[in-house]
Amino acid sequence: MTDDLSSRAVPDKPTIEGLEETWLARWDDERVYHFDRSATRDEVYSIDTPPPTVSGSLHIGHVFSYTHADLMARYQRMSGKKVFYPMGWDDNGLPTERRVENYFGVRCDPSLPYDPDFGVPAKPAEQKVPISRKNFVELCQHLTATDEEVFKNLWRHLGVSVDWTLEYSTISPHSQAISQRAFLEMLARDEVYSSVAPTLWDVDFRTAVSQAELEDRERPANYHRVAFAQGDGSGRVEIETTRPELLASCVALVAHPDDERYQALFGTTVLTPLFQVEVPVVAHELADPEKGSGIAMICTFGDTTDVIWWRELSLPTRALIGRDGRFLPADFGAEDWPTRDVAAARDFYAQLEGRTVNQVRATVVDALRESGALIGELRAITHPVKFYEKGERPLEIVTSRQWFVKTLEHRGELLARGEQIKWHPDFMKHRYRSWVEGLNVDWNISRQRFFGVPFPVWYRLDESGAVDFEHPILADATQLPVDPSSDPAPGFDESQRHQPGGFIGDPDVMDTWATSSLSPQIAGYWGTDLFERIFPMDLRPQAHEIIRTWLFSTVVRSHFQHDSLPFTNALISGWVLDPDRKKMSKSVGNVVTPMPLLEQHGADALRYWAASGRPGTDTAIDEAQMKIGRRLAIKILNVSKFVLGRLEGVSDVSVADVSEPLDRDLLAKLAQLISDSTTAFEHYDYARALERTEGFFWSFCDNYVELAKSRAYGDGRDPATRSAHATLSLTLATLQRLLAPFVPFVSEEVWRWWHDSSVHLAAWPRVLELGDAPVATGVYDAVGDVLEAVRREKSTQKFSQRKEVAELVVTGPAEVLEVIQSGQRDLVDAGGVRSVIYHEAGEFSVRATLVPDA
RNA sequence: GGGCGCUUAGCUCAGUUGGUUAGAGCAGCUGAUUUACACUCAGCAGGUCGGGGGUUCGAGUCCCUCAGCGCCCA
Repeated sequence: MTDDLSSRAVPDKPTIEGLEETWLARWDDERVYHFDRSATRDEVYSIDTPPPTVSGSLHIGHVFSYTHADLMARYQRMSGKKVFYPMGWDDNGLPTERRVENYFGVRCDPSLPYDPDFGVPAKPAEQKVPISRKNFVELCQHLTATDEEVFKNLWRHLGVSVDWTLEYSTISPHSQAISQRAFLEMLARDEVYSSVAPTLWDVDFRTAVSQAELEDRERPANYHRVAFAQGDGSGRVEIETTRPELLASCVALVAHPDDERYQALFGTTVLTPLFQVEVPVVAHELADPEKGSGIAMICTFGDTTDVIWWRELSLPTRALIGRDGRFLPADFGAEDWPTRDVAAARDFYAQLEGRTVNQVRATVVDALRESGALIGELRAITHPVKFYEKGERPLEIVTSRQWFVKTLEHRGELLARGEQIKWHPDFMKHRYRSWVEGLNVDWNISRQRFFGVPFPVWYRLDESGAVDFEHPILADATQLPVDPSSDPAPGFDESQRHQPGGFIGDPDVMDTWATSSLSPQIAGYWGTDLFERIFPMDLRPQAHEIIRTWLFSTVVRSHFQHDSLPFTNALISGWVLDPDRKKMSKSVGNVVTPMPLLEQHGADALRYWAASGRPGTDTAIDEAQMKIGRRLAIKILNVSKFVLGRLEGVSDVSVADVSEPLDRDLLAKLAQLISDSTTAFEHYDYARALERTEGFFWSFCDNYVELAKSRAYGDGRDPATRSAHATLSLTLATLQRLLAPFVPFVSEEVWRWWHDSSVHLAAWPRVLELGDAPVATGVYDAVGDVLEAVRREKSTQKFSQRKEVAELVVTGPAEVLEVIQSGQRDLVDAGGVRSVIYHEAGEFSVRATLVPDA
């Protein structure tokens, strides 16, 4: 080390109060975390930072996970890498829309014209005020800008070493342009298509949702046993269904091909009750003989199994449920709606049209009972029902036009990509694999919403006004981003919108994951030289609940676009549980927000807690752990003050001055610590690095510093004193750097007492700094054992540790005694020992005779 | 139904390829106390490593099995 020891500035009373404000400002001024854009790919460590959803407040889980990423960023930066560490905000999408609706008391009505004078409402209206799409989007932008400031403030206070000049948001024009470009390129490569298909649909949000956004919830339901007359009049077939309201859309009955009860029925027809529609009885192995009566009705569509049956058995479509969740018109008697009794079917259906699912169910069940088709009592069950993860009502299946990314036909390649990722911890790869193996529909990327990236396509209208979806008009790639709902299609004039012979814009926006899956391209400015310097990214840090969404979709996009992985390493954080180890949730009301903890315990302390959570391990909020982190920070201040105080007036000590056996042994142990900590970080095991460093640090404070204390007070010309000075200096400089990723504020403070530039730009400690291969001799531990025995004797006799030892008898093997003897000077100083006697014997023991009271 | 993880001291967790008497921190208990630190220091106590079986000279660690908790996928 070539420290300028004359420029030390150690405060009289060091304190951790105020360190955060001081160093945040200095780091900004000195551009400590600034990314060097001239760096080449091999010099760079790039991080694909998760852009948090901007829809309210940050969660303690964010603090946990982002700290883990920051630990790696800081380690890599000190190791000499140019760290590309951006921060993004995922502000487009439904969560933002919901927040805006509630926050301002508005709702979007795309049919309304833009009101340029519409201001930001001071407080939400009682009734939600309908506003135009453009006004709505403006409110979304307004609110996300405010939220992002709050988020940014929190990250900064946590000490996340982001380069804030690399900030991005997924709704920005830049992100929209990247997203639209990537879409157009996928379209050109035939990786995306639009089609009219049965789609999982949330009737409250009035949008399609994708498989990745589904969750099963156990819901109570009733089995209704319903009798169908056989088509030839020979008898009845009894089915069981939980959704009798869909009876009018029944297109077949289905049973398992091996089910002996129904062999005779396969190939025959039955008549639906009430509607008298003749439908076939078919066989399919997905029919579960154990469920209900083993024979079920297939409706278009009651659930996803209906869709599979419908597709694989080529059944007709008789859709009943509209986008608003209400029953659509059904033209009984027309070609698509055959029935043996047109009048009765029409008459009854007239009571159902326009009603909700629950209303229709009640009406149908009453009619079935009255007609005698409902057999026995309802049978209550609970069964899993598909919900949109953010929704409150079960999903319906609605046929609509959607854009899909072809994932199914690339399943094998995508599984292979998952194997190529270095997962931390390794077992998280199973989450990815089981998700990809379970895919059963292509990735639906269109949402019938407003605040998102529009599809950069328009459609021609023919002379009759019919839409030609098969030949979309594509945006000019040099003109992105575009908004087809306000920009006219290329070659058309705005006046031709909605006119026969004119055009319409695609009304939908993209799924938020369709844009955030391009985070490397967005943050890295795909198409510029920067992108080549940072891609593929080195690290994707994230939480495990978004493996199937963000991680998977990023892999898909990168595989298609670049034929590569988007990142090399995936660092997956666990859950943060509440103090009682329960999962936090809004409904339970045990969600912990980070800001109060940050203010109470300090950033270093909160980071210390987060760093103790190993990758992939669920970790409970533990304020006791935060207090220990705070204690560590204070100890770092005090021991640094003390050591630097001992080094006052000392200059030019180096590893060559380390001559004492005790000191040399300490450096050998320090070398091992450097090696262990470095290896742990290289394996993304920051928690182990912390544990080892912390253990060494406390031992250094309580044992080495005590042992070397009096020697360090000696004459600077004495080699033993110089050895102590050099050891203290080297060890302190090493420990401050090893601790810097974990407790960046206090580490920076104590480092700057004797260095001119940031510890966060200092070189990560290397074993070579400690001279040529220090060899562990065991002096430190052996002397420590004797000292411990002396302390025990004093403690047992309830004396002060300052009580002197009249005679110390150390018994043990010759080689052990020799080792202890080499550290005797420090031992007698630290232990207050007047005389030491060595006895050679097999067993190690220590006997201390204290000086009697005067 | 398939898969993954966890189960070690009162609590939170380490324990690497099997190798002395299973470790740490916190909490508890007993003490100490003037200059780096009361946001301190020392010491003590506390575990048949979830149950059962097996492999081995030797198992917290490897294998089988059972149980409980949590999660992922269907």
